[in-house]
Amino acid sequence: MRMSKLFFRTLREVPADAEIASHQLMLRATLIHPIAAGIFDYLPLGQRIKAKVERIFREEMDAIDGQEVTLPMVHPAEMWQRTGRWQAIGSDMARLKDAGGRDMCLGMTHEEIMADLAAHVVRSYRQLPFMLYQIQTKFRDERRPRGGLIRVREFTMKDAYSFDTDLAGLDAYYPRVYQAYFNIFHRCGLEVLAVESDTGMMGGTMAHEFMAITPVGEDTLLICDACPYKANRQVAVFRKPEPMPAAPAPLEAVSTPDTTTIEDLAGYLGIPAAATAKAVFMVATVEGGDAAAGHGTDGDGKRDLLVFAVVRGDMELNETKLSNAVKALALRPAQVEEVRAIGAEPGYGSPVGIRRDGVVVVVDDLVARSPNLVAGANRVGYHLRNVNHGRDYTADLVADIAAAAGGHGCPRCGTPLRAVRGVEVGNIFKLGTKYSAAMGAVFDDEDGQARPIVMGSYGIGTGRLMASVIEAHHDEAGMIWPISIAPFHVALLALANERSPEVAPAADAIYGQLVDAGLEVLYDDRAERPGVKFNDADLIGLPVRVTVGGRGLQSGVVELRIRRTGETREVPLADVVAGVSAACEGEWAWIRGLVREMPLATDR
RNA sequence: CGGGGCGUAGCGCAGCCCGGUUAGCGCACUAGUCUGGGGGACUAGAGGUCGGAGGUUCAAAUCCUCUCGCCCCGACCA
Repeated sequence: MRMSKLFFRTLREVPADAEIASHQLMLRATLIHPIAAGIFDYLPLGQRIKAKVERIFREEMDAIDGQEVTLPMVHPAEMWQRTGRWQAIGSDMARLKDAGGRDMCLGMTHEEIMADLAAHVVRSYRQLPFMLYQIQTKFRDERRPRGGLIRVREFTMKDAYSFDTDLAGLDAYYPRVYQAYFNIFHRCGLEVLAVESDTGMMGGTMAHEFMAITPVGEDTLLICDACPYKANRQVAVFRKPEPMPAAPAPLEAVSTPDTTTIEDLAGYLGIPAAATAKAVFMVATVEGGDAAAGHGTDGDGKRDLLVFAVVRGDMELNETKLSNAVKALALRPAQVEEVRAIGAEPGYGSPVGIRRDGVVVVVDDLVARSPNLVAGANRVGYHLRNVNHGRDYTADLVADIAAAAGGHGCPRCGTPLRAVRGVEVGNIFKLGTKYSAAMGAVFDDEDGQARPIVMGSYGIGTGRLMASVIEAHHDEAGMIWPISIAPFHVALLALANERSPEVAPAADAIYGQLVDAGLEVLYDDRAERPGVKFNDADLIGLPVRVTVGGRGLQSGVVELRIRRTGETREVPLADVVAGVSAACEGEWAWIRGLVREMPLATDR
């Protein structure tokens, strides 16, 4: 490709809207162009990277017996109504009506459509197992896109779905996907951590997230440096300190003016935050007949329930754990009026002496066994000393609902955990039969019995992966593309000018030789000054750079430079193809060195 | 959805508080001259519904109201 013909333009200045490196660099090199919040054009350079990433997707999916399909991105509402997600999903789903007034939506994911497809093709266990995948546009109308391609509304995802006769089949297939995913990321030059993730209300039995570790990540991970334990903060558990045993002391009210936060309270009383109990009020939407609710049902079988959560003062509530503990369909912070309605006082709340109808008190297991805590008195300006679970109040539910944080003890070995930020670049999920059952994807087994297909789903976001690679591989000057997904292999710079008329024909000849050797070459034949060409080459970040200039030609050499290592050397004209090929091979070898066996590890 | 910030040329910004000729600057762009291995210099150009609508005023980029959009923090998130 001659750069004089390439559809692109580099920007010297950083667009004001971009904060993170990948976003800035992609805009500066015109890989992408925004047309609305979280909606981007892919220009030729970006498109070439995307296409290479997707080629790797195809190779790895095919290698684990995947078959590529393409499903629509506009779906009839009926598909989503059958699994209940039409109602369950809020404004994230973009809905529209077709010309006939029928409800439609833009696909956020394709479980329903895949299960429906299977339902129409599969009749017998003899047709199972199989895996289908596609590389398709999704639309999720996020309230808040951010970080360039890290979090967008319209995006391309490779999503795969496996179909097995039983859980054993899924269990056997899942590790193959796990390895294929590592292969994909490693082949893209990206190191990731696989952590077990929340299966939540999806009812699945196992799920992993593949996280690229970067400070710009949206998720927090807790990692043990001494053992293999690592988990998303949503599900991370930790070794809680054993409270000092003490005989319960008499309950005692104490005046604590203007102490609505734990920090204020601990400071005022001169006690550690760990000696206090923190009340957090949430409202959960639950199934009406749920045991945890223990109350009557509404007409629609769902009801809102005030959840009174108590954790130790030095810890945070983990809403995911709480949500799972009360089997909530949804969870949100409570309004002040809702808190007062049960006789509690915001800022001075405690489970002692509140009304217990229509409320579930969930107490962290550590609080339940900690004696003589300071808690609120449900009265402005007062707290209670020596609050003891079992004596002064009783929980409806004692569970682990505290959020793990950096410094907490590893649940396996007790070593302090380290907190890092990560971007979720992929996930894999043992779905089970939720979607197949709803969509009628059943098969006849050996005994002629109809059974739902057991499904797994596996996704990777292409753009987010590209952005994560840039976050991992860039410097002050620009991007540093792994050769496997670089838009071109070689940047060929012709430093031609009127005093060196021999440069242009020499560079033309080298261009032809490199292309004939099977290399992808971006040939900077523009009438630009050397500095512009060098800077653009650094910004775009192709793995190997070849510079042809009047100076070198006088001694019969060109300059060869490796972007990743900075290694630079001169190569005789006659050896250019061999030298560039060897340099590219070195970059490929680096990629191959990243690919390795990643046995499935579980933390449970 | 809550909080904050910003919309002036393709990009980065000044001007707005305190209304008043023809709305400026840098980069990028066009033409020319010089220059010629890390974003060069000079000369001459072109490029604007000042996000939009309404209002106040003799006069609005500037003041008021409404509205749209974008970015950041938080909440949410298959």
